[in-house]
Amino acid sequence: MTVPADYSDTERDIFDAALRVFARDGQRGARMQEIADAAGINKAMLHYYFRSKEQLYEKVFAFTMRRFMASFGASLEKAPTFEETLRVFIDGYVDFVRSNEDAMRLMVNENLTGGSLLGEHLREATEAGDAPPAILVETIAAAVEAGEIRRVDPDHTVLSVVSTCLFFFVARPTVQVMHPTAGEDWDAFVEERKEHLFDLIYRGLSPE
Amino acid sequence: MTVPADYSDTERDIFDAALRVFARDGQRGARMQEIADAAGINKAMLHYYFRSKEQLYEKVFAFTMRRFMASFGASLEKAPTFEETLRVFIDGYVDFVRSNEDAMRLMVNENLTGGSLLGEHLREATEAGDAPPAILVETIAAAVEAGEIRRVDPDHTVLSVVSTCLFFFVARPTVQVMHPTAGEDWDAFVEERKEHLFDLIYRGLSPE
DNA sequence: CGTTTGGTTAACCGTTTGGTTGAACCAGGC
DNA sequence: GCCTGGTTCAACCAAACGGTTAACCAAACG
Repeated sequence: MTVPADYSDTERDIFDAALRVFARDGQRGARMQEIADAAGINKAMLHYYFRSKEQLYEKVFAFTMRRFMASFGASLEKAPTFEETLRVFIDGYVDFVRSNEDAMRLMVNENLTGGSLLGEHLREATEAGDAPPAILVETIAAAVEAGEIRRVDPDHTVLSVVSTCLFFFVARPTVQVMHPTAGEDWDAFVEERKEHLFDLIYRGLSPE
Repeated sequence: MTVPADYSDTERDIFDAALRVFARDGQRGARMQEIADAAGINKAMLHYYFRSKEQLYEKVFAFTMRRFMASFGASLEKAPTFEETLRVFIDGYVDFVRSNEDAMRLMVNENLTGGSLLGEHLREATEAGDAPPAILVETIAAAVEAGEIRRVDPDHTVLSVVSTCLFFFVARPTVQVMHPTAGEDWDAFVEERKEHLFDLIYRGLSPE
């Protein structure tokens, strides 16, 4: 499901390869020849299916962003307690990012270059009520009202949760050099991190 | 101090412009002509002073990374209590990143592209004891021993602090679309965020 | 069996890119 | 006045780039 469902095999190959290359090098840095090589096809096929580099990027970006936004909803299960809800969210969200690192890198790259595409797509997703962070915000606001957690600003809190779940993937090369476990067994490190993050955030939110 | 001290005026202009462009577009995406335009000089000057795109990037990256690492030490003042130490660190570190966004974007960009340069420079800085995150790690380890905070893993904790202080700058365009305050008055948002982060993390670390 | 069709390719085209060159410029010393 | 060393620039170059073309091929179709 990293690629639109109605795509042919070749289109899938192109899409996958384009995501990989765009994620690493950005829209400007990416080279059509490299995408073609990564997809194992002739360069002309890229233009046959997607016309131009710009259109290929926009297709990849739009689909990836929709999937990335939807992951908020997919990771959030309404559990009986906020404690359990938070634990499940961190677990699910980190797992999603782990198996979609390129998607995350693409989003970050777009942010670094100014993110002109971000605005419209974000608004579109928000209006569609698709699955923006809004649901997490509401969950936290509800937990505040219920007295399960302190009177925190829900927006800031969501941003903090997302930051901690995402950033160590963004800076993965640095983390792997500095943290021995991360360099040797990344998956084990990710699991360690889930626990650490839940402890830190849940305690950080607990009532006074 | 965003540029080596022994540089001429032209070299400074080039260096500043190169940092800006490399930070936005990465090593591959950046165009020499654009750097020249941004520096207000002829393209030939770039090669006169730095020989090639690669050498220009390496110079900019090496200096920026050293400065970025040093900011850990600069932000960390040994206060009487861990509470105060953490507060001052968050305040200082966030301020540093705010006034060095391009430096941060360059570091992130290098991570996204694999970060082959990161390894050596990180090791070099670590061996020189220059000012790697190690001092923050030790500060937290000491606070654990002193019973000021819970028995947390210092490495994970530092990574969490850095994540929360950095990520909202990385994703600034997204944050500004989603969070009203951030879009209207970024500086006010940053100050809000400092308080939120200190509260969240300090309480998250407090003894049981 | 001829032909149409969707997919595929190598070769090609004009433009942009990183990098070079040689001449001009502009101090300061003689 | 005229060197001289460092600096600046327009013009230039080969390679790499995004994109196009015409020919090719196998399966589908009448």
